[in-house]
Parts: sequence; structure tokens; C-alpha cells
Amino acid sequence: MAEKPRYTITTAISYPNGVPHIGHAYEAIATDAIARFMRLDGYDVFFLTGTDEHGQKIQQTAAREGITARELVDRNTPRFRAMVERMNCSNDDFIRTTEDRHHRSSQAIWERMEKNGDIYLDKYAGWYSVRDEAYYAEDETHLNEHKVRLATKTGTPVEWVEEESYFFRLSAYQKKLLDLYASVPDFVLPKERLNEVASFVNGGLKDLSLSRTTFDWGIQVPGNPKHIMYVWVDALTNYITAVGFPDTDSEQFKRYWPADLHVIGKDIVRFHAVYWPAFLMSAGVAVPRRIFSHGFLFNRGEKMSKSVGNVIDPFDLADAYGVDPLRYFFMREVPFGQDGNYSHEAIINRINADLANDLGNLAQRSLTMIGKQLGGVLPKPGAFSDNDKTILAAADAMIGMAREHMKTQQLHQVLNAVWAVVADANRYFAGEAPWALAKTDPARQGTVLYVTAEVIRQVAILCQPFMPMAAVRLLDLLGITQDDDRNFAALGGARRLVPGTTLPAPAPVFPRYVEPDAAAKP
RNA sequence: GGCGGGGUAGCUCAGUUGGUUAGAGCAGCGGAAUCAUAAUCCGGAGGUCGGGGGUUCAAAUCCCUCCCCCGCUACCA
Repeated sequence: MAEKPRYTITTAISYPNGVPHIGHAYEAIATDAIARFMRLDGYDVFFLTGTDEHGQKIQQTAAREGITARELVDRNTPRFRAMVERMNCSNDDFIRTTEDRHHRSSQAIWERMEKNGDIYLDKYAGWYSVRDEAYYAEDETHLNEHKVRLATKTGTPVEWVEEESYFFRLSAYQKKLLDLYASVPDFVLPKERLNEVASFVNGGLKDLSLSRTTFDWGIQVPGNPKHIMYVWVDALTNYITAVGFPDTDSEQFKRYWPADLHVIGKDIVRFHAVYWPAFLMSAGVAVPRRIFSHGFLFNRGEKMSKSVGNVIDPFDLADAYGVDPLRYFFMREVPFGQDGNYSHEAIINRINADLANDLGNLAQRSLTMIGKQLGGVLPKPGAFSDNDKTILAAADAMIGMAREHMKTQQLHQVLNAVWAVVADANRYFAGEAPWALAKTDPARQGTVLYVTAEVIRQVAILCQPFMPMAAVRLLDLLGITQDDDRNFAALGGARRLVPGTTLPAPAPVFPRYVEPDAAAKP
């Protein structure tokens, strides 16, 4: 048997100077759905997530709370880890940038870049915004009414900083980056994002300040411990740390690098699509194959913010709706790559319409009929009618469409394609009216029920990446219990339900959402 | 300011080599059915396709112009 192809996928690492919010959960869920999809489709997947624990903001937050930076991240990071688990993510590793392996790795990539002649020591003076982690030119700032100098673009306070700093020769990578974008047209998706990046690079690149001396919560520059690495060197390097860097000869590194996909938020595209490949090129390490930038989620059209008071805790959402329905909602409702909206109404609408009514009820009504009228034994179908063949063909075609959409991470389209078949199946079921056939043509009834169950089987298999728990329960109800029968190789008509199988007693898999009471709704 | 994307049914959106009565899902309305999680199925309804002008036998689709929203980016006093 040929070795499985590998697939390496990552989320951005979260900055744990606070608690996880819905955006973190969304990214983790989407990435997990892709990871699970690829696993089911026969790939050896390495799925990485984690936390980015260094930097001045962490240090300042800790100081404000009267604890050390170390204490702060040790307190907050477990919450992020728990969130990933609560969302039922199947990550293979959870990296923390404070780990020894990462310090070694970051220092190693630094040394490689330095060896390549891309790092030099110079002096930096300018207005620095801690919150933005960025320097601004004088004319990019202004004084507000309180005589406080702010960055004009972001409105964040800036301070005059004059320090010795290492610089990275980013300017030397303009052409190489443009060549990369030209030769790998899907390097950044959605496409618009790549265009933005390319136009930015096209406009010229300045060398990048790569170290700081004004605080110490970070990774020391090799040979000059006064300097702490620029947080983005540290943060981005996590992706290779986790696959064994700097041990580039290790089996793990050779197998899992370069990454196939970095899933990130649209706010950090530049770091991933410009700085990261430049660092890697400098260090002589292969660049990732794709960056996918997802959008932001808005609560009733409003950006989440503490002052508006609409910050949503992902744990609360999971408690309120269940993890699987929540995952389904975000993956189905929001075109992946675009911004999305969510609200209590929208969530229950999806849960009830798509899950409870369309799929759940179809499964329940057909399986109940098999249970009650056929003694729980999957019937042996007769010759297939044209209607049977049509719906089976639609079910068989799902995996092809799903793969096609997955090539560009169009997760919502995968679900769209599946639910189109669910709708077809409901029409089929109503049209064939097996409850009436019970009296007039039991053999034909058996065929209709068999066909329906077969369609549900394929739907359930394809639902696994999105709703791992519920999909498996549905497969259990269909007597599909072997892992081998649950992966995508069992789709497309390659395998069918085995007539004569005794099924367990059916039970609703997707309950209708009913309002508990007028209590606080997310 | 520049570049790019977008403004289509109550909501979310599809729809450009220009061509018969502009589509889908959800919501809403009417009907059917009663196997099922009061679920399902069928049907009507619902739109000046951002405004204006132009090209054309014919424009949501092409051109001009204006308005509004979003993203990236540059900059001025």
C-alpha cells in the first residue's frame, strides 16, 4: 500500500494576554474541519495550534496585574488549550512559544538568517506604539487634545524610542517575494488578499527592525542577550519549531515541512505572506504552500468590543447550542474568507432548519420506519427506479464536489453541496411516500428506505469534519461502525450499505433548539 | 489621493463572451400530506438589479458620471 500523502495545517497562534474569544474559536474550528476532512480523505495530517506568549503587551498586562509575565501566560494559556478542546479540535500538537524547543528553534532561524548576511546591527529611532507593535514616522503621528502623541492610523499612543536594533534586509526580498506570488498564484487565498499583499510589496520594502532592548520578555538574540527578538520572528517560527526545526534532517521535519496551509485572520496577512516567506528564504527553509485568510465575525453586525458589551465567550456558545451545531453554523453560514455575522436568531435558525428539520428529521423518519416496520433490519433493495438512481447519483457526486471546494478551502460550499442533496433526499422521500408503500408495495418501500439510508450514510460521512460527534452518532445508527467504512474511500458509490444489517434503535441526532427561557441569550 | 472589491426580493447571496416572464436559501403567505424531531412536500407572492445619462433591436450585464459601503495603500495642510 502506498504511503499516505501528508498534509500540514496550522492556525495562527493566539496571544494569551486575555481570554479566548469567538474569533479564536472560529479559526480553530475551521482549521479543524479542514484537518479532519483531509484525514478522512486519506492524508497523514499534522495539525498545529498554540499560543504566542512573548512580547511587550504580555509583559505590560502582567505588570498591571502585579504578576510576572510567566505567571500571566501560565494562567491564561490553559484557557486557550481548553477552548481548543471544547471546540473538539483534533490538533496533533499545541505549541507555546515559551517552550525550550521554541527558543532553540527561534535562535537557530536567527543564526541562519544572520549567516546569510540578512541581519545587521543599526540604530533605530522613532515613534513606537506598543499596542500596534509598530514604529511610525513623525508625520504618521499627531498630538491629541491632551497633548498625547498618537499614531494617526490606529489612534494608539506612541512613545519616542531610540535604541540599537538588529535589522533584517527585507528590502532584498522584494523581487523574490513577487516571484513567489507570481509563480504560486494561490499562495494567498482569498485572491484579493494576495493582490493586496503584492501591491504592498510592489511599493517597495524597507528593512525590518528585528530586535528590541527595552524589555526582556522574549527570546534572546544569539550572542547579544541585551536584545530580544522582534515578536513576529518569534511567533512565526512556531510553525517550524513544531515540526522539529532546527533539526532539518529529522524524519518529522522532512515529512511535515513545508506546511500546506496556514489558516490566519485577515489582520495578519502581511506577516504571513511577506515577512514569513522572506525569513524562510533567508534561512534556507522552504516556504509554506498556502496562506488562507479568514474574515472576522460580527455579533449582530457589530464588531465585538468590551465597551459595547457584546464580547462572546466561546464556552458559553458551546454550552448554549452544543459544539457540533455551533461548528456547523459557523462553517455553513459564513463564506470562508469573508466576514460573517452571527446572532442567536441566525444560529437557532440554522440548527432547526438544516440540522433538526432537514437532516435530523429525515434520518429519524426513515430509520424509525425501518425500526418499526422492518424489524430494524436494513432492507434488501429491489431494482432501482429512475428516481432511486437520480438521488443515489447525487449522493455519489457529493465527494467530488466536496474535494473540489476543499481545494480552495471553500468550507461553506462543501456544506452547501451536501445540504443540496439532503434537500433532494427530502423531496425524494416525500415523493416516494414509503409510509403509503407499506400497505401497497412493501418491497418497493424497502427499496426506498434503503436508498434513503444510503444517502444519509454518505451525508453523515461527509459531515464528520464539521460535526464529528453528531456525524458519528448518525453513522452508528446506520450500523457503520468500522473506521474503514467511515472515511471518504467509502463514498461515491464505491461502497453501499449492506442489506440485512440489523440497526440499533433510532434516536434523534440533531434535536430541535427550544428556548430555555427568556434568560440571557448570546 | 491611488489601487481593488461591492451596492440585485424582508435577510444572506447567485447571476457579465448583453438576449425570451432576473434566480436560490431563509423568513412570510396559501395548500397538500400525516411516516417523522408540529418535522416534510407543493404553490403564489415578494425586486425602479444604488441614482442619472449613453451605446444597442435588446443592458443587472458594456461606456460615462454621481452617491454610498468595505479592504489595502500613500500623503497633505
